[in-house]
Amino acid sequence: MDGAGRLRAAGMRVTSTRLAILDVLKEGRHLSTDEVAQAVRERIGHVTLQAVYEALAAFSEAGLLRRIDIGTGPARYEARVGDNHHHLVCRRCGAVEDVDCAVGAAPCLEPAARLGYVIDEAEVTFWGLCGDCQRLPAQN
Amino acid sequence: MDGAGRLRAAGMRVTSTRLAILDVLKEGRHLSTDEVAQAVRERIGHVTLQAVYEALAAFSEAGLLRRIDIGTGPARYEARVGDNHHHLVCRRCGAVEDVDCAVGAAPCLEPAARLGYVIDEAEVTFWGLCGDCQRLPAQN
DNA sequence: CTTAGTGCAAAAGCTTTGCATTTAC
DNA sequence: GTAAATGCAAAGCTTTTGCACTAAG
Repeated sequence: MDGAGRLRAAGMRVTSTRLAILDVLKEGRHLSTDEVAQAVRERIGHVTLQAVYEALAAFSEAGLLRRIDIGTGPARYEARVGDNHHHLVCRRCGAVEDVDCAVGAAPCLEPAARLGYVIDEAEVTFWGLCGDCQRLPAQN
Repeated sequence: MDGAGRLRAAGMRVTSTRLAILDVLKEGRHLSTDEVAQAVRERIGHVTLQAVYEALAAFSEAGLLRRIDIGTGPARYEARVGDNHHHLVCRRCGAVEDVDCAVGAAPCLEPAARLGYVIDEAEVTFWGLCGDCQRLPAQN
């Protein structure tokens, strides 16, 4: 389905801002709100950061996007949804890579159930150093 | 080892503030910086929030504490280190529970290596609703 | 015409930084 | 005495909120 169709299916109005946001995230991966806003401006001119915040929140709530908040720095958004992939983050430069992972969450849901929780998502983040940053001298 | 010994072993000075922080986190789990500061004040009187920030950062870097940053709200700290346990977070009320989990990270390290990364930590966060929040009426 | 979406401005929340002072060693 | 730790104040970054205006349906 195209952008407009996905917006309508989610009960949202079709605006140039929102279409541009979906377009931008179809190409760029793991973009922050600010990065999305900048890329959108390159396409359709002026947009406020707040409008982008609002749209990204609505999209991730509707399942059109996935929000990944790794704690350090701003939250990021990506277009890959529903495939339960994980993320690999470089501690030094903040680069984020996708990791397709075969480990199921099932073994962990038992203690969750024992605690009375109902789980809807398992988020796995691997922390480390990317190739480039491994070669840099240690800095503190 | 007691608090003073652990501080010395990490090459840090033994101050009442830092001892109190370690004590507080030995009892309370998953506390935010502000919660730690408040609990420390109950024990030893005045302490600035900044001093607590500084100490918690130094402790987690030294491996005395573990920092858990789930994205929503402030970062939290806990005393359980080195046992690779995971966390279960309630989307509504923000409650955090520990989950001892048998799933190894090994199957995921292969793609990580292929990307040239060196992993030092795998962080798993389960999102859902706790028992109490499941019973509340849906609110939006 | 109704209300979702946007612009604009302000504030809130969490964290970091700079510098002087104190204190552990 | 020296460097680490603390106090105090200010700013930084990300995000949220309030309200008027615009535009999609």
